[in-house]
Amino acid sequence: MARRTYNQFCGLSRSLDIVGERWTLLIVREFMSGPKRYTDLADVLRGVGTTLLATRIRQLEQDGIVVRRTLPPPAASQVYELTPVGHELAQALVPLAIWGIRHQLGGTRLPGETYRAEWTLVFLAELIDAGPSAGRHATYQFRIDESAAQLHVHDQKVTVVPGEAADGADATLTGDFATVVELALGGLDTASALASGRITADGDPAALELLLKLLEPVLPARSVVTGEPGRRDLNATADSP
Amino acid sequence: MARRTYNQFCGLSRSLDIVGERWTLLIVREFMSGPKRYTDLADVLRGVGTTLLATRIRQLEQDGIVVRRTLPPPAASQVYELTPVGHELAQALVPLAIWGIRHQLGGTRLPGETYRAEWTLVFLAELIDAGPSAGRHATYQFRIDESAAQLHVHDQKVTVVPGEAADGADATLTGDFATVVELALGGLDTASALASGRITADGDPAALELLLKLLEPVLPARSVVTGEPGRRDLNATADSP
DNA sequence: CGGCATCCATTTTGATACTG
DNA sequence: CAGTATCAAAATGGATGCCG
Repeated sequence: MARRTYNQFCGLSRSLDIVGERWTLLIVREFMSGPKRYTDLADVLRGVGTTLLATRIRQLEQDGIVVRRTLPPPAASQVYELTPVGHELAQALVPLAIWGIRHQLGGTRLPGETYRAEWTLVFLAELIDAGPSAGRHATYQFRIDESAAQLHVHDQKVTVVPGEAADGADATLTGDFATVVELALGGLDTASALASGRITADGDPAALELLLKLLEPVLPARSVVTGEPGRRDLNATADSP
Repeated sequence: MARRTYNQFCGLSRSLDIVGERWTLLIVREFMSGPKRYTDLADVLRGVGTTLLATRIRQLEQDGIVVRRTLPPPAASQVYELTPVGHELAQALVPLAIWGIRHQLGGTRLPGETYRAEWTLVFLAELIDAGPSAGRHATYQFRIDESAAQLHVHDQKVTVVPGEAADGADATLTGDFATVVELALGGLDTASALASGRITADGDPAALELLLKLLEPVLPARSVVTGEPGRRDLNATADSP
């Protein structure tokens, strides 16, 4: 059966023809934290229904947004991962996710809502300018409200992996998502979150210093003069200060 | 009836809970070219179905994305327009629209597809840094493949209005959308599009000069050295050159 | 005419069961 | 693990009717 389209010659409507159906963009979000197996997705995306998930993955594959790959032995399982076009799509979702954080999240987790630390980190990671990490590498273990994920900084590349680091981490950051959201909204700055103990950081001081340097442009310190939260880069649009 | 949600504590999924249903984001796009009446929307959004359109507008109103306003006499008709939060949403759509232009539009208008010049211009307008327009004002009449829309530059503000300017324009730009898409993709630069006659520009030279200055950072000239199209700002993400 | 509400055929989605 | 088959529930689209 032919796909339903809006029949408009417009970038937005064509995008929505491709990725505007239910679940599609959340599947793309999952791939932002690395390659995933079919059952990884079915596991995380509660409520999706196995038929629909299979259909969506097939569409994403046909549209050149993900590719299927067989992992080398001994794993030999099949995974899907983003193509370059898929990664550009993922980047295009960042402002929409930030709009949701700023205007729809409200800092409160609704009853029954699931949470995964990588959902927060993948968008944060896309905002980071990895330039200052040239020649360095570090693994940061995040634990946000029962959920764990890792942020890897390896020589100008920032990646996110769900769960606990198998080989240990250079530093560990622990906090609750209310604090994380407040940081993202700009109502709290990283230094005072650490000072007040709302976020705890342990590990290699040099690694932590690098992390703070990378996060500084993304989560700017609150403006002292106006009391207004600094939100400089959170819009991620083309305007510059 | 309760709205269907993804039940995930994540900015993206919350955004999609609010604006991820069919037609919603295209309605938001319509408001990017100014306030609209109910029937304006029904007219442009072919296929939407009057009930669904009413439902979507009500949801957008409840969610603080649009407001209803009664136009002052003698018009006295009701219009809807974006709130500040709604405008932030619109800005967040720009990268998604550009992804669609770059990867899904392909320069060809499919049979049966409708086209409106304002669909192109609203996203272009959001990319423009209006700083250089301080103290100046100009109206540019665009005619792209049978469809007309105006770009207004008034002292640091860029707005788009559908149709023909009632009071005339300072300059008129005419072209076909194949050329416009090529410009957006970076395969063609503004100067050679004008030189080759694929786009014609008439009117006040000073106004045209201002337009070119405003568009230059958005549609950068093709790199002479590599032959690679310059696409600097088209991603509209946080990375800088 | 603008601004919807109602009714109904068609699609899409969700949940469960089942298979190589 | 990686899906397919089946069926009920919900969302969508189209036509039509109402009311100031």
